[in-house]
Amino acid sequence: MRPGPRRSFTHAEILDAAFDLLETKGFAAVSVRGVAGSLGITPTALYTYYSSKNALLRGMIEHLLARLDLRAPGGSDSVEAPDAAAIRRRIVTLALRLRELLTAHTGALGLIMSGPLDGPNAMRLNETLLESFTAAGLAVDDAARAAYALQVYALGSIALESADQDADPDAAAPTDGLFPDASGTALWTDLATFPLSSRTAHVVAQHNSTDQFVWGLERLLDGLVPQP
Amino acid sequence: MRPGPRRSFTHAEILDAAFDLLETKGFAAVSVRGVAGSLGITPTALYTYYSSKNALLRGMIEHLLARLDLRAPGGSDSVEAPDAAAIRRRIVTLALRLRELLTAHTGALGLIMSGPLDGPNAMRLNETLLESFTAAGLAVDDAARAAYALQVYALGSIALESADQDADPDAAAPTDGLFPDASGTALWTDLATFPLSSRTAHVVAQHNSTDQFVWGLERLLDGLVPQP
DNA sequence: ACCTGAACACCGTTCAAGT
DNA sequence: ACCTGAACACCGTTCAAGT
Repeated sequence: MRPGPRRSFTHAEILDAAFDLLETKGFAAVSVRGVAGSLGITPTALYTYYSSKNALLRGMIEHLLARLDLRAPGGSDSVEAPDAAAIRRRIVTLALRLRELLTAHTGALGLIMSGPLDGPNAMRLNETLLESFTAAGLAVDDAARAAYALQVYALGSIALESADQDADPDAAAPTDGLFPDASGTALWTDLATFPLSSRTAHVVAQHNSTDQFVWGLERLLDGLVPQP
Repeated sequence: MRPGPRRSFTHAEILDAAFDLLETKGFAAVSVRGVAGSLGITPTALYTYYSSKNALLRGMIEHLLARLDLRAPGGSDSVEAPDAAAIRRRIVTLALRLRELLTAHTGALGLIMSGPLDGPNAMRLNETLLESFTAAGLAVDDAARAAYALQVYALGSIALESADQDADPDAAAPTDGLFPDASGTALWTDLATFPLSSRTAHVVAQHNSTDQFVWGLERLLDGLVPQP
């Protein structure tokens, strides 16, 4: 085909197309060629909008975080000075919403890993967490560390969950001695070698659940927010 | 070249070659073709040892975790019943060693994301954490959740740090309005919109530090291990 | 300014064929 | 059993050229 008439896309249209690909065909399908193809343009034309694939991926994170509801849960009756329980509830709700948002899209975690979370919407989230932690009584520097720790926990949780879900048929291989001469100390025999791990296998099986996420989150908050 | 005489490699030799590539040329260089090439064989020959690239990556994680020192720090004088402080010190040391191990190798985080941590050496780590948490007085089910939460925190921390380090020249793009028509609610102006984030910018600048890692880890442990 | 077409230097994986 | 060579269906990115 020849150049034809000039077409033009907004960044939002391009990102929408990218998310369509992400949801229907997975993270691997979100390629420069793939996104360009679904828009009906050539891969090189996409470089007019995003200077690299990484820039496109970072745009997608922002697009996703723009949809994160940062409002406090429940009360349309906005209390001026919410109590400690309400603040805590807000943080937990925020973390759960972030988790939902990122686990709803297959491979969204791959987006997070593509670069730092420093876009405007990532900062909106950070600012909201800072507000909550200072409202909970933390000094501003401690609130910053707490907000970071909370994001670390939330993203780490999503990362491990998605890694677990990517279990492939090759999973059987490691059980029959992957490193016959690796270190000598690590001789894999069977589950009996790890008594505690076997006894808690039923707990491990639920690691991916929301309950496990909330449990750890609550313990982290126990440590972060000083108890009265 | 013709087939030539039969060459044979151990899994350890292949993984060593893969880690050489990882350290000298980065995660992208750890390709089936790349690893095979550094061994002097054809890409297809590598499929004799590992049935997929993912299986190779999972082998690398295990290779790495085999080098994780799980021993309690300090005491050659092994006390029979260590006190709470010693147990806590051991967990922190373990987390720091894990962090060192994974941050020492560029792109090691990419390995973690390639599949579930269910190899023998990953289980060795899990078992050690379970021992520590039960020794700290936790019921076995809670110990399992605690061990998982701790790994979530450690890996999440490493993930965010490596994402921050991958900052590229495209980072300037998002600051001048990436989504002019995305949602309408997210209008990016300047840092003044996020007063708390600006006030804590100096703390954020140290997010990558070991201090930040330990601070959050200590808070998590505050919540995980019941205080006397 | 926006787009095309061709090209460069790569990927993971499969398959028939050799020894 | 272990390996090669060719092939398939892809990648991200660059560049000269068109309108």
